[in-house]
Amino acid sequence: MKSTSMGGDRRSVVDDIVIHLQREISTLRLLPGTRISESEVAEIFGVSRQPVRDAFRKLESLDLILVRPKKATEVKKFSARAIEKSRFVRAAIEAAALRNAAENCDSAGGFQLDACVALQQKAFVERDFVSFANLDYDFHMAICEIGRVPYAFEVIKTEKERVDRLCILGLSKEERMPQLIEDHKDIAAAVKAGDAEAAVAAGMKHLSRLDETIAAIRKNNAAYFVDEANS
Amino acid sequence: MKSTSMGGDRRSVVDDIVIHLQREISTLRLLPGTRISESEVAEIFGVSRQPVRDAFRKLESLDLILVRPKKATEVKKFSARAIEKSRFVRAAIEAAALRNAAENCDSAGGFQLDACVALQQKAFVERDFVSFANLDYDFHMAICEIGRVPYAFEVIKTEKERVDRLCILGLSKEERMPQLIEDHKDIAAAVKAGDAEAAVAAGMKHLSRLDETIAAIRKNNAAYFVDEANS
DNA sequence: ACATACAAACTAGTATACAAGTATTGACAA
DNA sequence: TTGTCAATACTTGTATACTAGTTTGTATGT
Repeated sequence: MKSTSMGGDRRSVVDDIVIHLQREISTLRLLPGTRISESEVAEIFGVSRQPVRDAFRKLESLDLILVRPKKATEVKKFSARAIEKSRFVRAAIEAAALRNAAENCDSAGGFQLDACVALQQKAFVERDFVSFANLDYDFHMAICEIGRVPYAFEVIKTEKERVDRLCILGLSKEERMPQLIEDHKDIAAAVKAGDAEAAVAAGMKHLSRLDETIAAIRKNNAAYFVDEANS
Repeated sequence: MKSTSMGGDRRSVVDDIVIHLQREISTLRLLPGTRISESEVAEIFGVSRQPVRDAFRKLESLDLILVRPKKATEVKKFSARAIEKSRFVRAAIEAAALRNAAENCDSAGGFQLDACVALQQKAFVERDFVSFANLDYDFHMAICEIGRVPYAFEVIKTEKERVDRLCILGLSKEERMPQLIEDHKDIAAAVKAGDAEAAVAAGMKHLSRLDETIAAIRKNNAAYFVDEANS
């Protein structure tokens, strides 16, 4: 059978399931709180429950699902504490990366940053929002590469993906994009100038844009958040 | 059967296995590169392979083992890149936590820090090295609590545990302890004084003590490190 | 109508059996 | 002695069957 997505022979069945569910959850096609069962997924993929089980364990470690033994498994809801933590971690890592970037930026690095900003501007005027989102990742990756701390991007990517899932619930994303581009320009300028403190300040300002967006989302989507009483 | 460690009814079999292996690996009783098989562990615990499999997935997500499909599973070796990343992450988080701590430290916080240092001094003179190690965690946890960023300690704990496993291979740990205590005193003083920059500087100096230790360990224990050529 | 209890239908956890790939070892030939 | 190849003994991956706990719905008694 193998109804869906049997791509290369390289990827195992478990990987297929993980990637598929990861995408469904990250894009909010599977909403927080949605219950999913091993048998259900197993049947969809035409496999037994064991590979699904392994996939669930992986998704659990990625903080995308919550397994309640003998009861049910559900898509993880958002939590204010997790969001706070994620924001703190990302701010700390981003600040350190920016410092390194400002201290190590050469002409090639400057060109790389300018290219990212230009491409993002282009994507915006062409209303290519998918590319716009991807280029956002590229910009922050470029910062990490310039700072000679490529591993920093791994952390940033993880945390950014979390908040991106959350931000799908937000409105008027399009209106905020010019501001984001301006932020990137400021960051790039400071990094190219070798001004670490200015780069960090610009980076922190950039991150703070999300705060009110997230606060609004939380108010309007309480059903997708865990009760902060117990957890 | 259930030969070993069937403690409370609360913990599941999987948790038992995870905790057990985690301890064995963290303390280096299971050396990096040691091969362990699902069947082997299953027999030891008197259970089938499935719970062991689940436990392996968990340990894999904790970066403690490496599962090579159809080949073998082994205790994860150290890698220079992973160590670099861990150091970077911890430095970034610790710096941010220290800044927050310096800005939020009240008299209660100051007392807490002093108590940590005093207890650690006591543990040292009493040659109670287990307590000494635990109190090291307590000190950094206190910093995070004072800074109102308790989640920061979760990251620090994770990264510290990684490097602690590595540092078991090091020599003359006892001789370094007075220096660590002095470092903690400096950090505590800066935090209590509300001097964020001084606190960060002291914290970074504290972290840098590990660098030469780790370099020496790497030279003397190449067998426990992955070949940096491929990975 | 309502409450309680019991039974049926979920859920994930575990055990066993088999499949598929890899490494090792030994025999055999050059 | 050395190289090649095949059989064998591993490894993890997958499928099926069964266990145990939870929820839910329904029937029954008040």
